[in-house]
Amino acid sequence: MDEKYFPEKIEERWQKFWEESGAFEADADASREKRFYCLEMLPYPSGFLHMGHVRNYSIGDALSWFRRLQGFNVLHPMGWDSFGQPAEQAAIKRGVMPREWTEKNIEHMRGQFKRMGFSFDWRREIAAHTPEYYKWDQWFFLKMLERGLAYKKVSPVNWCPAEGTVLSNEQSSGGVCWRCGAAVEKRDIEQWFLRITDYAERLLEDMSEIEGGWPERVLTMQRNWIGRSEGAYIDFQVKDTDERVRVFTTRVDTIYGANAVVVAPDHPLIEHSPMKEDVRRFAERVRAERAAAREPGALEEKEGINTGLLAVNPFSGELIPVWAGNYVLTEYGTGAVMSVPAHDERDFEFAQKYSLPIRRVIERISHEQPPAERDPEVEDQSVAMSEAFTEYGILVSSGDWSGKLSEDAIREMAEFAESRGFGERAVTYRLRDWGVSRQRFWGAPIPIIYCDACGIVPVPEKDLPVVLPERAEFTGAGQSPLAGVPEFVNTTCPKCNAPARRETDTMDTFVDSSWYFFRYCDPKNPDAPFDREKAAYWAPVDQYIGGVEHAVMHLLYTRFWTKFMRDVGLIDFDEPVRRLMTQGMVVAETFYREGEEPGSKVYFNPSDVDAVRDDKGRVREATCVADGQPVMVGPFEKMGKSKNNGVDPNDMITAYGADAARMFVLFAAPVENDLRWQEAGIEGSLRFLRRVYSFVYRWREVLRDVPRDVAGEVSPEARRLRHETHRTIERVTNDFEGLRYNTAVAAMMELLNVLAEVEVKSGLLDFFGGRGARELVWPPNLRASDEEIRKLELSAVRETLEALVLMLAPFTPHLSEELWEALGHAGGMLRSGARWPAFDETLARREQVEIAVQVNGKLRGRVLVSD
RNA sequence: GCCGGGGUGGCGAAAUCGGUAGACGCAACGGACUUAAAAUCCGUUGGCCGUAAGGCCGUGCGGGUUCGAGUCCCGCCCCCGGUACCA
Repeated sequence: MDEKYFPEKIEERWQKFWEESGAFEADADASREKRFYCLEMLPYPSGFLHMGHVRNYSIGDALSWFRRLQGFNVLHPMGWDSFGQPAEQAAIKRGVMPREWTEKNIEHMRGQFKRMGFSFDWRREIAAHTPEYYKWDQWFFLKMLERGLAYKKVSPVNWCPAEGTVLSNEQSSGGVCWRCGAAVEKRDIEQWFLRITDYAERLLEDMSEIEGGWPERVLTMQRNWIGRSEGAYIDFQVKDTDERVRVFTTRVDTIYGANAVVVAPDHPLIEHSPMKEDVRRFAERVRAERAAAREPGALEEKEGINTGLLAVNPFSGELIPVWAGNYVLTEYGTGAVMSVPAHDERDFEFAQKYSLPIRRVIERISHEQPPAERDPEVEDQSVAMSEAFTEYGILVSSGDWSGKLSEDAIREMAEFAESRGFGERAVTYRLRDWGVSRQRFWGAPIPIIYCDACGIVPVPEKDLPVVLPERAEFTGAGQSPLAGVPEFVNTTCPKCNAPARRETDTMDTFVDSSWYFFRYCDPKNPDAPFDREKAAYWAPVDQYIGGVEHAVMHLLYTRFWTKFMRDVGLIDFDEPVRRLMTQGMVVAETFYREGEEPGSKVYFNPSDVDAVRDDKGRVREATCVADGQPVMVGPFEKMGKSKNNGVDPNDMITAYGADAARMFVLFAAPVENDLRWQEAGIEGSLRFLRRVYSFVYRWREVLRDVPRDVAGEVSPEARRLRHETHRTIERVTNDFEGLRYNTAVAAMMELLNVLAEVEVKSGLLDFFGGRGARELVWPPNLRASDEEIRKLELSAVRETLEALVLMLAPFTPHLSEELWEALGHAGGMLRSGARWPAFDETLARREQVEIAVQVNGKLRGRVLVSD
């Protein structure tokens, strides 16, 4: 053992040891009931790790170690979300094939992960872009097709007319093509969809199973995303036609106040309008405005046009006009609404603009007087009402329904409509089916063949996987590169053997990540996505850790996929993840210069920038290291490639060691908070580790022969040390359960401070030559009686140091291994059966005294005071 | 607008059950050691008044409950995230 702490040397040594001894390899073992599946969201192999990754995987790694030390059989795997657009862009820009680019990145990042010393079971590594993996994406797709859950329909994509290519939402932000700047158009093409809407109800219901384990805000976001709303369909007969127009409403109770039916501009009913041509022009304009809208949030003014049609209110028999309006969405409900301006803000605004009559049919419930009946024929509240009354209340001017409460009327009127055949109770969702087609090369090919004679033919299971070709032309323009590879496209029909064409769309990468953690349970299985028994042992995931940006899409798709897997009998539970932790982003300063294109920016990596800071740490001036020219200081942004503000963990490892870097990112802030990256604080973590190291170094010889527990009296200092040690164990253990790593670290720092104090006060340090002595050796001339006394003290010191080393292991595994060995345990912590320290209840408890509080001689309460 | 989460020193933060507000760390300042620097160690560090002992104020703002409120209740202000005409 060196006198000084040399992180790199220690880290290299133990990483080698772990690898050779297979320390983190875990297998399903029915005899080990205590098992734990710890999972972090798998990374996209962009090329380099940054501190954001370090944080994410440090959180999970700490928990994995904690559970291992508690005797759990821990599955902690790692893999790559290796399909996706950046690989294709690299191909376009640099001509390097996506697979080559991706695999080079993976190799580099795997090396970085290993240098961080994360305790992954690397035998289980998976990558989405390997045929062994995406074969099962395709297999699942076929299973969904079999069950009618995969289907094809026409749906719009973003289209760049200049390059003749499909763009993602991101690539067409601002309504222009990100490469050539041409105005983006919508184009309708046939695409594959998965019927996630069939699972909407279960996705909502099963939330009760994970409540408490998932952050409330994630559950809320999912609930809103699914957007269940209960109401009724009501059919309005259209005058002089055989058509009925069906509307969806959550407020049937307001139907006597309907002044119009408003349909979406492209509603089929328009066909019957005498003003067909005008309405069409209106629809065309609305579509163009939508496409040009820069921000999705920008609300247009409500506009509409009278179609000239009249509809019959089935409740009142009244004739009301049919309008087309830009605020009615084709995709939601039935694409038609009844307009009740008195009780709906949007309808109110619309009615104001076009001077449509406003009729109030709901009154606030009043206890003083019954609501006044208004004359339905003449009542117009256009002036009286300054805004819509959207609350529930009591019905007025509503025929036989007047006097009823909204709650009751909503139910009863829907039932009435149902019994008379002009409507039904209904539930609608905001959730849309999941479009999985991508007009891209770098994804799992959709296993479908088109035959002129047989139509759409699924690829037979025995022919899976449909393998991506090695090479293709990547121009960034025109059709998908896959469509330009004849060897891929041309095939024969599995049914009739005639020449046929393959589907050239690939799958959304969310498909890959919807079930990958099941594959980890059985990563090499050639015959099934995974073995039932193995998955039953490990899954569901006990703790999942990742960014909140995946709160909706990924986590919803994953829940959907899990339910589907249950339906096909692969597993027997509904929810994939018991506990979810959404960690905050690591953000860092950005530095840039104006680029050549107007508005474009060239970003500099912080390591290439010299920054002059004020005393508050803000950058006052920055210059580029390479050319000495000034650079602009941008805002703090999420670390990543796009802003080039990623801090390379390799630099941190070189300067401070992986252990200090890992501990610092966990100590600096609660894991759910965003973390502003600044290197300054990491020094403090290193200082702490150095102190721990030098304590063990100083005491190691002496402590080897000292038992951990000694009965009998001890000095006040030793008693205090034992008390503090057990109190700390209790605190740290609880903090780990709640992933409160920052306070866990703080508690251990406090314990070390106590130890330092005790060392001085007890005279122990003096015994070895006093404060400042750097190399302490047990004196050979020590008398026996002294030794007895010292053992009493030292047993407490030993217990404290061992507990500290063990509790630090999840943060600083390399250092802990080294110190554990120095304290006389051979063979590595996990092999030698090191266990998380148990706290002694009586030692950990503080004595509490109840004090009566008296005011003017009267007892006013009691207070518990700790010693 | 709606939904969710927040607002505590110069900074990151702590206070898990209503009970000493600011643990732990960073930065800063002072000291020891050193030819010097680094490293290390010791000390000070919410604000105001005071030589001191000590006192007063202090958890976004205004009220309330309570012997006691950062914590509970009511009303506001501000920030962050999600969402966007969902009928």
